[in-house]
Amino acid sequence: MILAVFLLFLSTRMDTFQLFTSISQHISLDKTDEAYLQSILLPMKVKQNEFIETAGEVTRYFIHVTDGCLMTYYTDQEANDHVVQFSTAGWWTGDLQSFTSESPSIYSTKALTNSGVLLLPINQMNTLLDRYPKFEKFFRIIFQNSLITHQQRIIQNLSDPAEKRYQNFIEKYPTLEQFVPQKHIASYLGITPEFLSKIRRKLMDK
Amino acid sequence: MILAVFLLFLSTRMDTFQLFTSISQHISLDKTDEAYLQSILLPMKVKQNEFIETAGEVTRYFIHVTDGCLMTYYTDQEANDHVVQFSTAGWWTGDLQSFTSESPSIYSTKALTNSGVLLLPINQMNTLLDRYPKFEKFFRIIFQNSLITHQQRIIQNLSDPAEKRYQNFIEKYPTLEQFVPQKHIASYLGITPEFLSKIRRKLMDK
DNA sequence: CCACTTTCTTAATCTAGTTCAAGTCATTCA
DNA sequence: TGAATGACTTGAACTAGATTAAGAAAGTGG
Repeated sequence: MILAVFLLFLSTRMDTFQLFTSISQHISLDKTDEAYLQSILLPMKVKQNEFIETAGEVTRYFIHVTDGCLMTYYTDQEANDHVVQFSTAGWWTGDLQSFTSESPSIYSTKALTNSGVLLLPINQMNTLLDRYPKFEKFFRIIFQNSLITHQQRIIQNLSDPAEKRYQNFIEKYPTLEQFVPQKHIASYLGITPEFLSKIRRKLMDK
Repeated sequence: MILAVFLLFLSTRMDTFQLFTSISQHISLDKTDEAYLQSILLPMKVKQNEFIETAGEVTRYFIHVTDGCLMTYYTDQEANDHVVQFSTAGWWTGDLQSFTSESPSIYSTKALTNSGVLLLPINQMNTLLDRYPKFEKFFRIIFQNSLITHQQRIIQNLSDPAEKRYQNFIEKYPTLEQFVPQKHIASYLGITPEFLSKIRRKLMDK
């Protein structure tokens, strides 16, 4: 029994270890901060193709990926999926719109591989920010960096042709191509799977 | 002389009044906070077509628009401009990438009309955040909201055809069309001015 | 007030990327 | 084992939007 408790403790510690390390790069964390964070984060294993959030429902969590890969996407009226983001270990994801306005989310988030996540329930996130203001800084930095990335993606979508966008993608996320279905990458790039297939062929031939 | 000093004071107070009001919607500001902010913000008038920041140089300011309209844009290798953002009264703009990494900016920001701005020098912004941590919360919220907008724009660029994107634009920014040249709107939408012209014609005929 | 430059439009031609349809592999699962 | 399902490819026909070029309209400045 004691052993079981110890193992449980060890296992949740391991889940959060990476996260604490990454947070420490931006703000200083003492044991109290860590303990509190530990107490509100829900570690979870998700199997391939399982959903964490579903379009139509109000977002419940801000999600931190510890292991594996998630995909957040939007499904339009014609039932076409559009990938908003791939999230691998160390990334945060979640629908800030739904989060802020408590309105139903237009995005779904599911696991592309068996994955591990830490879920931060949104009300807990709010109290975290109130009680431990240093996390304001942390999330300010997270959002600021994310904003930079989003701006770059907009610019690239406007100025680069699909082939260049694809080359850019594999350069920026070299590991993703190995386990993410091409149709999702096509969606992220804003093209059809057929056209991505042609681009790949063309680049192979070179 | 006394009158002149008084008028100057009044004028800078007026510049910052709107800003203080908008900040107060997110965090509580006391007189000390306001005085400090007042002391680091540089009020400026910019004439139409004047630049505030220029691509190739490290960003010096985080910019708050009090009046008029700015445009932040990227110029690609083929010398095509791509509009990142239009900023009207109440908006913030600036290149966070250059800002964070102190690398040359790839964006330029210029005035589309005679405008008024408050410039927050980047080193002052850093000390502001250190000395008055409540501003971490303020900018966390600003960036969070901006992120939502950017995500929506990405999704729309991926899923909507140009005509719908244009309709969406005039719905979201109804006043802009009256004084922003169409070529810039076309650029923002990711199409050529010629094609925007056709879309407008088509919608007129309806 | 007239020259000059910029903005907007129109039309013809062209192309990057889509759609549709069919076929090839793998994988799954009864 | 073999039928079914999903992922990827290939090719032909098609279209949203780009390019080029030219003219009309409207600012802008001297």
